[in-house]
Order: sequence, then C-alpha cells, then structure tokens
Amino acid sequence: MSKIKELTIYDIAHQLKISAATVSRALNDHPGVNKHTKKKVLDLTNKLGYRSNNFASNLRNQKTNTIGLIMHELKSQFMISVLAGIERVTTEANYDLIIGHSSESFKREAANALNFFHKRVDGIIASLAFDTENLTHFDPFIKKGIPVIYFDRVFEDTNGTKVIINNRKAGYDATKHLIKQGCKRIFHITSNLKRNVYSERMAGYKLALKEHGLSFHQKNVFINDHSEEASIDTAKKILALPTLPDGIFITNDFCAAVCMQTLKEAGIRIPEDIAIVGFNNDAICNIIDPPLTTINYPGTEIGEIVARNLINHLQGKSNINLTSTIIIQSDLIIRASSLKKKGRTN
Amino acid sequence: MSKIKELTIYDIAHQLKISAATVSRALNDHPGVNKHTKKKVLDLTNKLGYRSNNFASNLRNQKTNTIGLIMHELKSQFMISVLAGIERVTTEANYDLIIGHSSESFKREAANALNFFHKRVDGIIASLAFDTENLTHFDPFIKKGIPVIYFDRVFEDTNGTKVIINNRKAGYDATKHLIKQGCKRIFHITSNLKRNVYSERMAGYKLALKEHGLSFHQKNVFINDHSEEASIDTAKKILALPTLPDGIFITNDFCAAVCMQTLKEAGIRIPEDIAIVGFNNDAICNIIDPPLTTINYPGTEIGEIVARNLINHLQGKSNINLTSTIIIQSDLIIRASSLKKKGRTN
DNA sequence: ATTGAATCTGCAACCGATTGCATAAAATAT
DNA sequence: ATATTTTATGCAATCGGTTGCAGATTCAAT
Repeated sequence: MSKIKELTIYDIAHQLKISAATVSRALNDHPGVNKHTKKKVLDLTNKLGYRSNNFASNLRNQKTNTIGLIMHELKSQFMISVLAGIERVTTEANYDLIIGHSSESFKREAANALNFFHKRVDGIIASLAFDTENLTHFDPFIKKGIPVIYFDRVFEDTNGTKVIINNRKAGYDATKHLIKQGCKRIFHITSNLKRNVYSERMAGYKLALKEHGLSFHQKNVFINDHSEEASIDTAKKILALPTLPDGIFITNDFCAAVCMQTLKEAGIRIPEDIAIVGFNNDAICNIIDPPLTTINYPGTEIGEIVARNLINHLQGKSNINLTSTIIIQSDLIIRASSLKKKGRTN
Repeated sequence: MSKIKELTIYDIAHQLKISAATVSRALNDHPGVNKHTKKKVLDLTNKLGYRSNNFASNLRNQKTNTIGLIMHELKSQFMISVLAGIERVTTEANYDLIIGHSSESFKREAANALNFFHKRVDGIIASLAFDTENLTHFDPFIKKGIPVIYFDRVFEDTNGTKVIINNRKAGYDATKHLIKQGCKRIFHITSNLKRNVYSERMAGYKLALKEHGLSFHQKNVFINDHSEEASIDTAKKILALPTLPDGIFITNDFCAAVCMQTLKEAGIRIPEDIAIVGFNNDAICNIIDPPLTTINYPGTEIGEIVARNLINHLQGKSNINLTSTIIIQSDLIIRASSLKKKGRTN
C-alpha cells in the first residue's frame, strides 16, 4: 500500500531523450513541435498512463480551471436540473465544479463566496439566498476581474450578467389563466418579496388583475417560506376567512401541493371551489390529485446557458457584456387543478 | 480590471524582514517558531488579507485536500440529505468536495472515477449506478492506497468500507406491517435486483411472507426503473390481472405515489382495497392522498458518518478497517396508505 | 557555396509553499 | 568563563509543468 512514484514529464522526457519543455509543448499541442516528436510523446504518455499534475500547471498558469457554484437550495427539481445542465457544460469544457450550498442563508452564501475566493475559482455562478440583501460579498471577485454570473434568484436592477425567466410574464400568465377560468377572487401565496422572482411574479399577478378589472388587495397576498409547516399554516389561515377565494396562484409547486391537500381535507373541492396554479413544474404535479397547473421553465437549459456564457467569457471566445440579462422562455402548463371550464385551455 | 499581483509569503517575509520559511512555519503553527514572530506574521497576513496558494502547497505536499463524491442520482430527498451531511463534515474539516453525478449510468460512473483519479482526490465516496456490475474502475485508487467508501448502493459482499441501512430488515418490517394489517396477497414492486438495496429488501419481503405462512410467487414481483412512465405501466399491468393484490410493498416513494395515483384513477380504494408501503420517506409522502406509509432512514446522518469516517482515515485519526460495514438504523413510518385496521400500528 | 528564413528543441527561470539540515543566538549547566 | 543544550531562524532544494529566449538544424533561395 506504499506510495507509487508519480510519473512526470521529466520521466517521459528522459525515456525519449528529449527535454521536458518539449514534452510539455507536445502535450499541449503547441504548434512549434514536430509532428513526429508529438506522436512519440503522446504514444508514450498513453502507454505509461501519464497524468498531468494540475497543481503544478495551475500554479504556473495562475488559473484553477474551477468554477464555483453557489445554490440557494438543492431540493427542487428545478435546481437539480440547473445543476445537471451546468455540470454537463463545465465537464465537457474540462472545468471543475465546486458546489456551495447556502441553504437559503445569506451567512452561508457569504461564507461560500469567501471560500471560493480563497480557492481561487476562475468564475462564479450564483443564485441568491432567501435573505441576501446586497452583493458586497462578491466584490472581491469583481475587483480581481473574476466573472460572476447570477441565475434565477438575482437582483434585477444591479450590475452583472444574469440568466432568468420573465417572472412578471409568468405571474401574469398564471393569473390571467385563472381569470379566464372564471375566477373573481384570486389569492396569491408567495415568499420573500425582496427576491426578484417573487416580486416580479406578484407584479404580473397585479397587472393581470388590473387589466381584467379586478382589484388588488394586499390582504389577499400570503407570504410564507414554502416549507411544509408554513404551507399548512397558510392554508388554514385562508380556510378561516369569512369569504374563501375561488382561485389561488402559488409561487411554488410543493407549497401548492401542501395547500391543496390541506384544503381538500377541509372539504374544499379543487378546482370547482378553488382553482390552483403552482410554479416550477416539479414531478409532484402529476402525482397529486388533481394534477397541478403550473409554470414550466427549463432548468437544464438555463444551467447550460449560464455555464456556456461563463466559460465562453473565461476562454475569451465571446466578450460577454458583463451587465447583460438573458431571458429564458417559460410556459403555463394547464392541468386539472385549475380547469373550471372544460374545453378551451386559456 | 487588470490582474492585481498576488500576495505571497515572500511579500510577508520581506515586510517583516524574516525568511519565507519562517512565515510558512508560523502560518502552519509549527512548534519551533517564536511566539512573537508567530503573532507578527498572523497579524500582518490578516491585515493584508493574505490567502495561501493551494496549488503551491498541494504540489509540494502531494495531496489535494479534495474528496470525490460519486452519486448515482440527485433527485431524491434522501440523496440530497446525504449530500448535505457530507458537505457539512467535509467543509468543516476543510476538505473540498467535487461531485460526480453518474445519473445511474455505469459508463458515467467510471468516467467520473477516472476523472477523479486524474484530479488526484485524496479519497472517494460513492453510491453505485443502476447498471454497475463490478468495481474494477476503482482499482487505480485501491492500488495507490486512496480510500474508497461506499454508501447506500454497494456491493455488500466485496471488500471495502460501506455505510448502509439494514435493507433486509426494512423490507421485512414493511411486509410484516402489511401482513398485520390483514393483507394476504402482497405484491412487491422493486428495481434492479443486482443492487443490494433491492435484493436485500426483497429478501426481507420473502422472509416476512414465509414467517407468516404466506407463499412467495415470483409473478407477484414487478421490476421497473421507478420512473414515472414505468410506474404507471406497472400499475396498469397489475390492474389487468384477474386477481388484484390487497397490499403492495414498493421500494420507492415516488414510484409508490405514481402507482397509487394510477390505481386510484382506476377506482381502487387505498388502503381499503390495496394497502401500500413505500420507501424513503420523501416529502411527497404527506402531500399525496392518502399519506404514504414508508421506511425512513436518516440521510444527513448517513452522509455525516460516511464523510467523518473517510476524513478520520485520511487524517490518520482512526485506522478504519478498510473492509468494515456500518449499519444505520431505519424505521417504518405508518401513515394512512396502509392502515386497514385503525388503532394498533404494527 | 552562401545567405536568409523557417522550423525545432533546449536551457533555465518561474509559479509559491514546504522542510531537512545547518547555523546563529540565547539559555543553562559546569 | 567555557562548554553544552535549547530555541529560533535561514538556506536552498523540492514539488511538476510552463514559457521567453537563444541556439541548432533544416530547407529554400540567390
């Protein structure tokens, strides 16, 4: 079980009676190396199972070939799809990915950022935590010219590249759909309105109401953290009201599922009494009864786009404007939980 | 946006008019350094925001402080909890984690292993993919004395440290519970029986049947990959049988939820007609109607134990026997989906 | 045959932290 | 005051790959 000596370019060089410099150049496909020499080197390294030492080359090159990913959570289908997309692109481009998990805590997000800074990642991809209120923890990266790209949970009005969906339009679509189904008293269950995703969805909700002559009431908006307990709690609060809603637009499928379950237990019929629209198109949408109408947006694609942009920037292939916003298409998926009228579907 | 020069121990040394060697020793709390000198160094490095260059030290130390994690999937609550547990422990011990995602494919698992080998991880944590049939792709690690620890999806009868639950007992408990509820014709829906988790659960299922005088029939066992489509398909196959079961033990909550939904749509009452037990205690258990009886096992704890063991081994703190098996407790959680008899609960 | 250009290859310095060995300085013992 | 031990520090080599510059070799052109 003793350490076997590592094979280095010096060993290769020695065996081929050439210099390590040439071996290095051959391995990096440097133009100034003779084809024959190159082939000899490649053949021998393959035969001997040589593996380059990242640390030596990173040390010399002053780059790590590593991307830091900070995710606000890792429970939803959506975030996992994003991760899969990012993974695919970074792996293919030969970048390492180190994943930081803020669990919706600003403190941990900042700690991750600091850690990544010390690890000298070449770039950062981040979605912000629940209680993040500024981006100063990313300043060290900006100062050093290390690119930071945000996705999903972002500050829409600050500098920086972002990849997001049009949350306002999604909120608008969801609400309009409920209105078209005949709902007149539509509630909204959402989360921290400091987060763009929630404030924008609510803006869309308000807009749809207004456009269709329905008035907005602050008391029809419920805020919770989308946990199981909080969702049950919200549903019970609604049940206790003198007048129930006839439709609810909920910004999260899991929360919607829990609410629906709680409402059903109280004898409410879905969608006849209350129509429900969720958000995310998680796998649970089809498991629950009735299946949940929701907003779908392509996680894998978002992940791929984010990663692709970052890597192109790092490789100087495209000089991404560092304050651009990329908007991804999202769609309303209509299922039984909102279908009061059979037939037409919006 | 130009590169700012990095601060090195040489800069620190120069400013304090001492040697870089002393700075290095001071930073590593080497005993042979004067307290005053140590303090001076620490003060200055803090003030200047010095950050050690991992590549230089890794190059010199021949270790990476990185652990490679290979996961067969990343969709279930369980795997994410495991990840969280591993993350917590490794972060605390100052190890980096690089995550490889095999998506149940042996090919990708082997590719990840190779990649990690080239990246020179200090240790490996792995759960095996759906179609992995041998462990030769981990041989390079073994040969070099790099520890590999398996969890959840393992080969129980080969060498190596493993952290698992007692799947046989869990399967036994689930089945026995159904029997106690009065079920006489209990089906079993499971997945690739080459995977320990499934073969063991089935062994427990068989044992419980036998112990209670029920006979085992191979045709009562259904195998699918637990995807939504496959689960619907299995449920339909069961519905097409001349005699329906009165209980089903399904080795996955999501699959159980989908089956339940499909059965319900066909007019079957759960649990009156068919009682159902799942496996994992995913969040969906409480969302669906009726809530799903299942087997719970603590993902976070498993993750922590796996990581803790690996790190202790790496740090030489405990000389883990490299072929030991650690078994974690699992519990049956009884909910309405299996409760034919009210009152007593097993 | 001579010159100029093009093509290869090697030397040696460098990236930054670590550590065995040697030496200097201080403390203790004789 | 001298010898001996202890304590603190520095020197210089090392980890392995990269690259600017110079020199060597080859080839074509005059």
